Amino acid sequence: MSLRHALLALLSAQPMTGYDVTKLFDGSVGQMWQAPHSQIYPELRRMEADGLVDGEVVPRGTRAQKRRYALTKAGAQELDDWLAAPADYPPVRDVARLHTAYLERVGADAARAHFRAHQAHHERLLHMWTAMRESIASETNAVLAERLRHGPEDRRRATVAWKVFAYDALVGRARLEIAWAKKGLDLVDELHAAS
Amino acid sequence: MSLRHALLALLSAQPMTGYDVTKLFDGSVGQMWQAPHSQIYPELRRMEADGLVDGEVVPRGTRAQKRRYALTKAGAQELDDWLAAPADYPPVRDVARLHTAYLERVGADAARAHFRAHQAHHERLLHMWTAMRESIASETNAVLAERLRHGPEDRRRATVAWKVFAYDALVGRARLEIAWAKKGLDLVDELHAAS
DNA sequence: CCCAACATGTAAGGGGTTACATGATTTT
DNA sequence: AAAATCATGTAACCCCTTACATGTTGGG
Repeated sequence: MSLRHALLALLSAQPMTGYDVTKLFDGSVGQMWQAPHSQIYPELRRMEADGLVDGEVVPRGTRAQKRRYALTKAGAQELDDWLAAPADYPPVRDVARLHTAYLERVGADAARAHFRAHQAHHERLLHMWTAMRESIASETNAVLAERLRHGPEDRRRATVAWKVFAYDALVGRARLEIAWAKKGLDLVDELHAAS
Repeated sequence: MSLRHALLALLSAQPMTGYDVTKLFDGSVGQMWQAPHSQIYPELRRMEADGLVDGEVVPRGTRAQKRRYALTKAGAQELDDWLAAPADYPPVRDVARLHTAYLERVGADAARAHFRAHQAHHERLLHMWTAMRESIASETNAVLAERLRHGPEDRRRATVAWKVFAYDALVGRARLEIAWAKKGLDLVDELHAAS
């Protein structure tokens, strides 16, 4: 149940509406955790029922309203408990590798298309993650800035450092995948030249 | 729906029972795709109903029976269609990185435990993947050997090469994760020495 | 004879995807 | 006035996890 913890983590920066969270999830932050709004709104309601967040109705324009959620003490505690516990790793299910392992069944063109798509996919991720890493390292990221303003002064350095370090892993992985895809293209040539 | 394609891929080596597949999934091969037997047996039944596999009842001992599934032409075609189509990449949901990004909230001990667990987890994967890679490269792997005996002679080299190359990616990733976890341990020291 | 391995199921519940649905507000 | 964005839901369906459940066979 990690959607819940991703939401708690985001809301620990500042109170937000479901819409705000949705935007962040398919924007910058979302390159670490993604979820559609159809999952977010009900989950926030459940979290409110469980006392982890406080929903406050806020006016919007003249007639309309929106619901802004703030972390409660219990919510902060739940986040800390989750962070203190060992992470459980999901089972391996690697579609790209499953695909690659059986490429002898397809022609050279399809094999090349496979690796070009793999490279393009991870280049997209690399750009997003790099941009995110930079906006955090330079403290220009809006959510981070808000977090730093409300958070304790003595944790300021670690708050930035851990987020940068997390994105470093993602950036490193993207680079590795891109290099691997390039080697894959070479291997297609080699295997199809031989025959 | 990739469990189905993982099953088709495995069965393309040789006919197998649900039990065989289950063993492979939590043994060697399973380090690329994992699923419990409660998911495998019903899926094989559905695939049979869809004409992708042929279930044959085989005697086992004196009284008991087992059901061995073989790929049909339609099943092989479905596998080839899936391989020819571009892979669709699942949304990013990285629990370990989500965890890491908020480590400023926990103490030095919990942070160290987090990275030690990360390192241990990926060392386990590294060992399994390395062993698997070697057993394929040396053609001592049982499933691969069977596949090579039944498959066309001219694809022999590619059959081995693509599987080795797929495991190369997994091995490379595990190494990267281990190196990253070690850097994480250093960063814990650095951040907690400063305060 | 007992135990490990072989062999195959069912079922409840959780989490995620996709599609359907609606309305207010702000910008052009 | 139209279009984009803000804002929030519901519901069907699929996939996966966990737990319950049962019986046979082969080796020590």
